[in-house]
Amino acid sequence: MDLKQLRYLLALNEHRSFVRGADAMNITQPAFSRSIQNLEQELGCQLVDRRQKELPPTPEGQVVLQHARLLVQGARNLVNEVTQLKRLDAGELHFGCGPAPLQSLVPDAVAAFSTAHPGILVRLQVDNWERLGRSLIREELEFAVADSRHFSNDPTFNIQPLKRRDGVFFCRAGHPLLSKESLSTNDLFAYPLATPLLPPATRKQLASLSGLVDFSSTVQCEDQAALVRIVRQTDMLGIAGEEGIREHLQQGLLQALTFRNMPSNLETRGAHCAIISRNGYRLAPAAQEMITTLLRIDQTGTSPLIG
DNA sequence: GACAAACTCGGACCCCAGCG
DNA sequence: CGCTGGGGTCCGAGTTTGTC
Repeated sequence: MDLKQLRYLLALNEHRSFVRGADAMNITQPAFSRSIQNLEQELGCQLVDRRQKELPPTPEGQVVLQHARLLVQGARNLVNEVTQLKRLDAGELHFGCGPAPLQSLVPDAVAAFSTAHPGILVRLQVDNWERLGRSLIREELEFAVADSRHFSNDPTFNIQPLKRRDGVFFCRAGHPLLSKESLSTNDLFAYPLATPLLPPATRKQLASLSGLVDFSSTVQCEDQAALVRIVRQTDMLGIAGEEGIREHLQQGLLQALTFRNMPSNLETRGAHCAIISRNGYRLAPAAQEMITTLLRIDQTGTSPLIG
């Protein structure tokens, strides 16, 4: 058994066709087919159900696929790590981030990292926390920058907190609320809210402020750019990280809102960003360097390129 | 039902690295 | 240098599927 056979099996599983799998591996279909057969012969069992058009993996095939993913990824990591031990000028870095840190911290860090190490291919997976967690466990990502509250009770993960980033309430320019001299939380609840998915604790706080049993935003959207567009065209009030809407505030397209009786401990999205990695797993040199860059930018608040 | 297209598989053959 | 084995290509046969 060798890694090539396992790569072919993964390609077959992905493309569900011997022809397309062979194409993806840049070999002819008979060679591809024979390689799968050899693997089956070596393991003494069928790995693919050829009677079905979809070519699903057999139960044995599923087990082999599970190990194949880890072995192929492990081999890739090994090459990466050895290459990067010599010098940080080759190999790949795979990491992930949630929507909130994507607003400025992560792009700034990637820009600084890629300028310093142009030979390293950076692959960034932007996803929700569940999928990021799964990718971390499968060793597809070195680390992720995400909301730590989703990972804090899981011993699988190591959490390195980043600076607190409080969210702000905002509205469009010319919003009726802007004509008032002072705003209270009653004004906040007079308009629908557009927010990212709010943590239960925040919803609870908003519910108690509004006097409702449960609080739910009118629009929930993880894409901050979309959220801003929605707020700019309506009388809705939005919540977002200040960094993400800074340009709109500077251009006068959006206005930040302060409510005089708003509790100072209201937890808004983005406040608990952290670097999440696997416990007991040594990071590749490129990953360590990217984390150092992230922490540096997080502390100074500006990108070395810009600031 | 006939036909064409797509797919999988096996046989024949070639190339190349490793070994004695 | 010749043998051997692994992995590749080319070609054709058999099967399945979709279309008319």
